[in-house]
Amino acid sequence: MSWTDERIDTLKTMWEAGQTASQIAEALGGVSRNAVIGKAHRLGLQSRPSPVVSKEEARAQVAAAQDAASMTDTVPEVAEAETVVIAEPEPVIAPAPPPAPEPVVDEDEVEEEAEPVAAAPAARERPVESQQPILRSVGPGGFVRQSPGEQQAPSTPAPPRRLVPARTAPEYADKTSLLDLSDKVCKWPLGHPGEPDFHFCGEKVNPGFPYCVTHCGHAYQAQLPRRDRRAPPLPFGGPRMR
DNA sequence: CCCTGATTCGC
DNA sequence: GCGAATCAGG
Repeated sequence: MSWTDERIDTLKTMWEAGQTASQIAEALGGVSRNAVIGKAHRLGLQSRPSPVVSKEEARAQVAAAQDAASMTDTVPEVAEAETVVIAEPEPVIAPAPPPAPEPVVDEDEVEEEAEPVAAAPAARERPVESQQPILRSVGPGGFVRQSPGEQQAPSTPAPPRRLVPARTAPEYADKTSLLDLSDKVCKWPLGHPGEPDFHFCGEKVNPGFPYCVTHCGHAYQAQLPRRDRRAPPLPFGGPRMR
């Protein structure tokens, strides 16, 4: 198999979509993941976070992270490992976790729990569990405020969604709004934040879960072994034909 | 062991 | 340019 324009385009698209080299190789057929990686590099596709980080790079990254923590107005570039001059390993002054302000709403898992709705392929890879309870307050648009100690340089642009007043308009008064959430009602979001009719399911919860029985069925699904998983449909409808 | 991406180097 | 072999971390 050779690298035709179509195959290169598929490689680019899938690589940029975050598919692993193995997945790309399987999708293309006739090539190994090594071939995919090699080609990706030759194409100049920027490296995605590799599980392999050399000791030097790790130190550089730690330093960069420290910079990011203290200087929130600059975005540190990941420097070349060869040329980087490692800054003095200044002692990490761990900011004491500041007491979270009194939550406006006794609800701290709305945002995280809402994620499974967006069925992006990256999301399916992530286990539902990995979250630690952090006390946060909820802002007027339903966004979760960061405590000062958690602040970090944003790695991705903020979602381009309009903020909307938490107090919804009267015509949606019967819908379950952010302020109506409690441990007793299903927190499954319907629609998207910022849309005028955004609301929550509001059904009686499946006891012990944040969702009703129906939405628990959506939120919690058995993870199939990787081998048995069908290649996820590409979010962009497959390789672009040009 | 499995997986991952990066790199090297003979072809 | 290509990709198997190898490396190294999770």
